[in-house]
Amino acid sequence: MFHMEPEVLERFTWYMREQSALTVMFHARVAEQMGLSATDEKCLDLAMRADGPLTAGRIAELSGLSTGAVTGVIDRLERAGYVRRVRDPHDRRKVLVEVTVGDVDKFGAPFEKARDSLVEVLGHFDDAELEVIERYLQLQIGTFRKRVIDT
Amino acid sequence: MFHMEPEVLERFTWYMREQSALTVMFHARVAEQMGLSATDEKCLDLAMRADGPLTAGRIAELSGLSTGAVTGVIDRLERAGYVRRVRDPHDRRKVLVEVTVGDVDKFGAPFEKARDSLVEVLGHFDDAELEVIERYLQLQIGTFRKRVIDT
DNA sequence: GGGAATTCTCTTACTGGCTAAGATGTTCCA
DNA sequence: TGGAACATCTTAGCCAGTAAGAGAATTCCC
Repeated sequence: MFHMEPEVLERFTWYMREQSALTVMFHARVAEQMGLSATDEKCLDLAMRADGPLTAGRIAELSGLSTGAVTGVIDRLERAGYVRRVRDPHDRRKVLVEVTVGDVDKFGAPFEKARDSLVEVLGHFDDAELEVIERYLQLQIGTFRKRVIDT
Repeated sequence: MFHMEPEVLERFTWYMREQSALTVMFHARVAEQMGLSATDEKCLDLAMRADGPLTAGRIAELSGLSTGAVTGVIDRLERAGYVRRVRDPHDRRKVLVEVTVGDVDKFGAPFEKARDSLVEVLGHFDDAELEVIERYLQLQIGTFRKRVIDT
């Protein structure tokens, strides 16, 4: 790895910080738009990004909430029509949380605006540059998850 | 602007989504590490990223909390030693919230790990590539703020 | 200049979500 | 089969949030 100028690192740190703050604001907007609390939206996002349906307990682990709190979260999400409780046929103690909305991106202005914003940004780069950016994003996500989150 | 392949957009959308979720987890880690609630950490972050000291009312606007809630937030942050209340000498109704910790990046493992992660990622790119990535980040932050947040 | 209206923060009463602990129902295994 | 382990739900109590209004300072306007 070659030498990294301190000013470069400082600038990129600022970008990360700014992105981070914008992300928090974005989540607040989405939650408000969907008529959910930040906690409920966060749990719904977890359930939607997962491969299969999550169990209530797994949502508690991932969200950091108690199992009791998750019961309330699922109650509210179910009442709002975003998810459905399904008992796991292989282990009837478990409750699987099935997301009943096809595609989240359909939900509300914030997602549409975010997609439009992404299209506009990507439009400023040619294929070779997009390749660099994509490699950066993949590396950034993988490295951050490994070194910061999964610890 | 040239044609954007749907698969490309889909992949980048996934990256955004993943970054977004990691960011939320990161904030939760930072808050836990600092002994603060998510709300308190969010407000402290607002105060730290601002140019000068913010007023209590401005924090309420930016955070979306009521002014009453912000009073409690500042109470807790002040008790924990992160900020200090200072009456604005030019308008003594106002309460300026001064951050008393020099540099946030000094706080706890999550920030250090995030910086290490960033250094590792950037190390995989040469100067020309970094220039592309930096231009992407600047555009992404500016466009997202303009089209998604400031509305 | 001075009284009224406005602005800013804090206080209060109340609501609602969170945790901890235990209850209920299910599965695993000796 | 019976008991231990497990997954979720329920309950009681607590704490942070909102809304409304009080108190203090400032600005407006005659």
